Amino acid sequence: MSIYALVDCNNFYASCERVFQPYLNNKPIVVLSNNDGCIVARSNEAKALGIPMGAPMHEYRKICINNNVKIFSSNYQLYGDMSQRVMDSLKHFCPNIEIYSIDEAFLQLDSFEKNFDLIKYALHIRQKLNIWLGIPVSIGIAPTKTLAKIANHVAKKSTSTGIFDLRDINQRENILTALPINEIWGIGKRLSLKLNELGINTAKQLRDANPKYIRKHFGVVVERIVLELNGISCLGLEMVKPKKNITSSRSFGKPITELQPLSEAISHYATRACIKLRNQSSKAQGIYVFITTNKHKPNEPQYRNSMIQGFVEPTADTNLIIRIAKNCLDQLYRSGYKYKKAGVILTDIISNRHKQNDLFSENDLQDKREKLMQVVDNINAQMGTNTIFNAAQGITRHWRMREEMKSNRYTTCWDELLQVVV
DNA sequence: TCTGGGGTCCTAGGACCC
DNA sequence: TCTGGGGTCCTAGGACCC
Repeated sequence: MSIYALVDCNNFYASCERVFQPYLNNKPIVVLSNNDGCIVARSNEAKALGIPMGAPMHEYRKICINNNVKIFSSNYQLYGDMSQRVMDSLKHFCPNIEIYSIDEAFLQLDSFEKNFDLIKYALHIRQKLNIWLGIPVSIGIAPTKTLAKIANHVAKKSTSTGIFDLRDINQRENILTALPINEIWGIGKRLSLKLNELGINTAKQLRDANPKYIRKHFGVVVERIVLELNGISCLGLEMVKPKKNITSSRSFGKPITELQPLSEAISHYATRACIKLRNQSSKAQGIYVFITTNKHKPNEPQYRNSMIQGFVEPTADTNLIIRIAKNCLDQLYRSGYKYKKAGVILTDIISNRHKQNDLFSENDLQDKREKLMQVVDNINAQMGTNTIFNAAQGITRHWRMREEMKSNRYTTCWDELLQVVV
C-alpha cells in the first residue's frame, strides 16, 4: 500500500512575516496580492474577524483599521526564499518529495519499514521546521494524495498536534461523512453543483458512487478522485517538470493611456519572462501578448485584445523577444482607452538541448547572443536584479504596481537584513 | 480611489489523411 | 432514399489548483 504525507505551511505568507517580526505573534495579519488589490493570506486572528480569502482590500479596509490588523504587501522574494528553505529541510527527512506549491509538498513514505511510527516522525518534522525556520506546518497522512489532502485539512482545523492520520478505516468513515464535496481537492464550484444535483453532497457519497458512471458523466479526472477516496492511489508523486508556458503580467498602479509607457511595461514583462525561461534552460517558440482595460469599471470604454506570434526558431533572447512583443503591441494598441493590465506569455517551450536550427540562420550570431544573455544574467544575479536592463523597459516606470506596505527582504538582500539592536 | 498572478490537464470538435 | 470507416493532430475552451 502506498503512503503519502501532505505537509502544508500554516498561513504561509503571514507566518513568513512573523518570523522576522515576532511581535506580530497572536496579532491579526493580512497579506495582499500584487498591486495591493486583494487579500490573499490571513493569520488565524484575521480569519476569526471574518475576513475572507481573496476579498478586495478596499472592502475590508475599515474592519482592518478598527481591529488593528497589520497589513502587508506581497513580498515574494521573502516568501520564495523561505519556501525553498522549507522544501530543502523536508528533503532531509524524505527524499521522495513533490513540491506542489509555494507552501505545500507531498512526501512519499512507502519505503519506511512497516512498524515505523510515522505519526511520531511527522511530529518530529513539524517540530524541527519550527525550530529551524519558525514556520508552523500541518501534516496529513493517508494512502492516496487526495486523502492526504483531506487529512491535512483535518490536521489544520481540528487537532492540537497539527498531525492527522487517515490510514485508519474507521476514522476515515467519520471524516468523509462530515466533509462536503466542494472541500475535496479537484472538486470546484461547478462540479460541486452538478454533483449536488445528483444527490451527491458528501465525500462519502462521492466515494461510494459508481466510478464507471462518474467517468461517463464527469470525465476521467473525477473518476480518479472517486478511486482515490476509496484508497486506490491513482496520482503518483510528480517530479519537477519544466514549465510549458511562462507568464509575466501585472495590473498597473495607475491606468495607462499612451503607447510609450505600455510599450515599456510589455518590454519589462517580456524581460522577466525570458529570465524565467533561461533559468529553466529552455527556449520558447512563440509569444502571446495581451492588453486590457479595467473590467471592473463597466462605465468606461472597454477594450481587450491579444495576439499570438510564432518565432522563426526557438529562442530565449531577451532582445529579440522584446522586439517581437513590441511589434505585437503596436498592432493591438488603440488610443482612447485607459489600460489597466498587460502581459506576455511565452509558449511552446522546449528544452535548450533540443536544437533544430533554422536552415538560413547565422549560427555564429546566435551563439554570440546566447553568450550575451549569460553575461547579463550573471551580472544581475551577482549585483542585484535590474543592474543591467534594456532601455526599452523604461527608467521611471510610473506604471509600476503598488506595494506600499512591503516588509524587508530579510533573507535575500544585503541592505535589508534583519538588524538586532543590543 | 482601490478588485492578483501563474499555472495544469482534459475534452470536444474540426481539419485532414488514407 | 442513398452519400465509408478509421485514424491523428491541433486548438479553444472549460475546469481546477494555489
